[in-house]
Amino acid sequence: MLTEKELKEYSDNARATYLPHISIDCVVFGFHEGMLKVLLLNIKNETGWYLPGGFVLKDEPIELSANRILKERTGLDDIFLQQFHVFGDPQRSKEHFEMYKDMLPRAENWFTDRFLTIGYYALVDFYDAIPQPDIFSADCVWRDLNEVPELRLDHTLILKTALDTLRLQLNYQPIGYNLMPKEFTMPELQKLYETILDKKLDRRNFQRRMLGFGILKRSEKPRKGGAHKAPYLYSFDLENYKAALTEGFKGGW
Amino acid sequence: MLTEKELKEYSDNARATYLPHISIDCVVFGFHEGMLKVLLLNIKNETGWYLPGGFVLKDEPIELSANRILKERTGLDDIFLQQFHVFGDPQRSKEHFEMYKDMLPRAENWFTDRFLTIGYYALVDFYDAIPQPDIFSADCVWRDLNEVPELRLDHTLILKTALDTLRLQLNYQPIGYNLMPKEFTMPELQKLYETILDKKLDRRNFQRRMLGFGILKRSEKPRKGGAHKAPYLYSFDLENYKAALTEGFKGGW
DNA sequence: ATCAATAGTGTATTATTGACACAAGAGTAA
DNA sequence: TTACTCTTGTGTCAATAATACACTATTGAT
Repeated sequence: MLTEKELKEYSDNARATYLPHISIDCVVFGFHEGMLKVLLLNIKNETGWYLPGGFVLKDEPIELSANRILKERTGLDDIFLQQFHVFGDPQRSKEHFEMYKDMLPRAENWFTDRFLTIGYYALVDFYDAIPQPDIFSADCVWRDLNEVPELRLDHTLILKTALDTLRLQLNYQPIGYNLMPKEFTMPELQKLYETILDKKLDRRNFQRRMLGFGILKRSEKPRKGGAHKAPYLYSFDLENYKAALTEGFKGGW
Repeated sequence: MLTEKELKEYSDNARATYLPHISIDCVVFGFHEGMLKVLLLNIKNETGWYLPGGFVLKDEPIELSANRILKERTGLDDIFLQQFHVFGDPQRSKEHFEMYKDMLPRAENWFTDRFLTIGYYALVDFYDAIPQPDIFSADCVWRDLNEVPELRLDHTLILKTALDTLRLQLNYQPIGYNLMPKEFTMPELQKLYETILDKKLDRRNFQRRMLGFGILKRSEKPRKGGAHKAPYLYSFDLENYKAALTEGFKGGW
């Protein structure tokens, strides 16, 4: 929660800088040790967690806004971003309204305005991203999808909608490519699919089908060091991947 | 194009009534005589065509805005509406900016503001909708998809994006149900699928698959009056349809 | 009565999916 | 060094779904 002074300063600056009534919230997915992770923030002197978000500069394309916001949170450029929904319930920021309404008159107060928020999901390589809190937040951390608490505002809904979208777009967007590191094993990739789809897949059939798409290159060297049989390492054949996606991968999971 | 007086009146009223910088544009699809149709408007004293659109009341959920706008254009309540994309290029209304910038100072001039527009596609029963121009437009008409001219602003892009979305959602949204009249023949339904997918389908396999989904009820009486063998009439079994959609129809087209 | 156009139905072939079992490699512990 | 356990890699068979294709039936027009 902001102090009165911070609120005043932020509001004045925001009104001069950003489009009013419009915000962007990002669901940033990463994949680590077989788990889907989401980037969450908590605000100083507030309980509860938020998705990272921000506003649109008065003359900025919204795709750039989303990129800018995420660059600040992750240090990454050129993030894979996909717009998925606008949340437009007039009551969606009620919590902020209650929290800030007595600190500043409505006309000046940025946080008692109504905001439509544009939801983006982002896919990043977990190892490349370095979570960084913004000026108002104490922490910016990866949270396991299964351990995400109830979020503030409507951010739980936003997260859920992002996940549903991810599931539906699994055959049409380069989701594996953007979430996996450069090299990975087949079981790791399968884990990602299982996590997103929330169901078990048959190991052998998964491998057959994945290889059938012709989008994977097998590396010469297997992964070393594991306690068991060394799995092969794969990487995506980006050209084939993109070509295949324009058609969409046939069949469901 | 508005006169200076109209522009002034409209701007003053709009600023008092609507959220600034946000608009809604609707791609309204209908299906008639084997053709996909789109609802288009042309503005008095302007050449070129627009998609129907409008703005969001200051305290109105955006889904209601879209419904309200379409009720005015079609006379229909409870339209099937699906949000599909936000168009946020700062230059997207450049044409309006040029057209209106000298008529009123920017601070007052509603039509030289930047607008993010939320795209909705709507599916309506062609026979139920009665196209009605708004106060600024001379005509509101159905246009065959193949005969849509280049549209004003970025509306050609919006239409194209809506079509792509329709194609992708064919197995996940009740698209046939909302576009077809209560009763229809199998060849008519096939035509709809062929139009949306932009490819020919095999008559026999289409019928087998459609019936296999278990979402159609065959009426006792065939369609009378045709110049050839009378086809059976079908209607959707809404309950089964909805149940099937939660899973998505298996397989692609 | 014949023709042309459209609608309804069935079957054989092929491709895809799903279920399942065994062999191979890598560390571990006797 | 050997046996054991865990994990990965691969093959096969049966069921299912997709595809290609041909014939029959009905209607209005001539």
